[in-house]
Amino acid sequence: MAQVLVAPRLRLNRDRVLQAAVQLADRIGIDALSMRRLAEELGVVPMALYKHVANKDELLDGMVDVIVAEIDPPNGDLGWKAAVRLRVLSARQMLLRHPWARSVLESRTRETPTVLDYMESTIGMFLAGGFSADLTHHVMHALGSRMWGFTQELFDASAGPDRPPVDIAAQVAQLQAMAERYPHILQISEVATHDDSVVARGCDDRFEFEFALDLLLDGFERLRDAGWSSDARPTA
Amino acid sequence: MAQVLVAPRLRLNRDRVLQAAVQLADRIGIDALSMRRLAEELGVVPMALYKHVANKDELLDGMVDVIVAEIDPPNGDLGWKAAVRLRVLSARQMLLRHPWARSVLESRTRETPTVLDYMESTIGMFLAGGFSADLTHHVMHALGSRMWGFTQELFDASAGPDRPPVDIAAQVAQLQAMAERYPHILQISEVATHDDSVVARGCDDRFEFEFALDLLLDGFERLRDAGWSSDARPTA
DNA sequence: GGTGAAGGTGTACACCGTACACTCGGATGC
DNA sequence: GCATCCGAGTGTACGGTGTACACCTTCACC
Repeated sequence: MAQVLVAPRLRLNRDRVLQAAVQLADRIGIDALSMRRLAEELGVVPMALYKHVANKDELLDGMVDVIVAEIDPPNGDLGWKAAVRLRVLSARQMLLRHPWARSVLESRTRETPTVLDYMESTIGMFLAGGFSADLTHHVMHALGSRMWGFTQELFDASAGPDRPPVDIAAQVAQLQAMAERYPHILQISEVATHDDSVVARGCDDRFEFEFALDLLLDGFERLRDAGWSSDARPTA
Repeated sequence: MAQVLVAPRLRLNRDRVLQAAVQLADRIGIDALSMRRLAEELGVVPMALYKHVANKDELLDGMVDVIVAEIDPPNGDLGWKAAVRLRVLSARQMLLRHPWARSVLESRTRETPTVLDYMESTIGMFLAGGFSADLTHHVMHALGSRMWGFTQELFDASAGPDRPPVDIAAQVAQLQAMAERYPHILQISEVATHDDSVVARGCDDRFEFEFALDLLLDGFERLRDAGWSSDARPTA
């Protein structure tokens, strides 16, 4: 009956820590995520976290595991091409849910089981599709970070946490100035916004992503069907 | 005649700061590069740097400018394909000289003139090659970070600053353990090392890079020759 | 009911980026 | 020749970071 009125203070464990870290990063961004801030969120003193993760690096690795596990499992009913495509797009959806994930994924170098599982099953999709192990190897390299649902680009629209409100007048003046020095950049960015009156609307990210993905998938298929072999590789 | 014997203590300027920062990063790595450490290197107090760069972010932007300027200018005598290829491979050489550059390039979001110049001239190569502005736009996206001489991959061989010395016995045992859980990963990594007795020699980075690059360039060419247009794009 | 281990605490350290007020040397104007 | 001014370099300080280490508290089990 003398039930305490404060929160029952359930014990910490590794999973609670990781889940809280992911949610907190979703909310306040990865830069603001510090051990102290996370501890505060969990109503605990900073050093308490170190009973559950060895250090911040391991915390980040754990967070990667959490989000990689969110990627849909392969769909066995589809052909390799559709299956890979769907899976990669699922990874992309996960990345859109966790905007911080890209930079963390990029910075990681430790190969955790969850991550290896993801690679393992992706490789399996190519092998099942009739790709040689050799070609599959190169294909995985070619996919690169696209396998994780993103590609690195400078000036990505989602890079800045908050774009300043567009000042149309200033933007037009800036475009004018750019026209001389960067005519080509201007030319291709005009195309990107031809159907929209607002200047610099940005690209259709999903379209761009799928454009490159399909280009690669088609290329892979052509190589496979041509019986590609790396025997012709120049031994540098 | 009363020439001072200590170093003449030549004045700092923005360029000296940036050059020193690049060299220091080459030597001690980007993580160890702090304003304090850089100041020490220049024989100056930390705050002195702030007379020449606004903050650390601007320092990093300046460092990017320095290394991007190292990329070879386009060769006008070649066709678009060979010219783009050569240029991208030159960017890659620059990146190999500055191992820290990849992560810095990835983290930057500010578009400095030097960086814009590089993009401008790259875009120009496609336009000169008969690509429509529309297609060029998507092509630049598809190139992604490959334009900068790298692609993001997990477990890149160059990721760790110092791989621990290989313990062959432990490695074999680990492979044994992996064989059950990750047969596919094992399968494609065996291919990568078939001509080498040492386990886990790693991939031929240059080959992998060019494999994907050429796959894309060939794909671009096919699209151009087919008169590709994005009019068929599904309006989401 | 005692005990041992695991979980949570408190304090402390070294390092980081940088705000702010200062000193001092050298160019400029009279 | 002297005053002035300005900007490069200095010194101190603050609030933040990750985390080592010693401590205490709680709880399961014999």
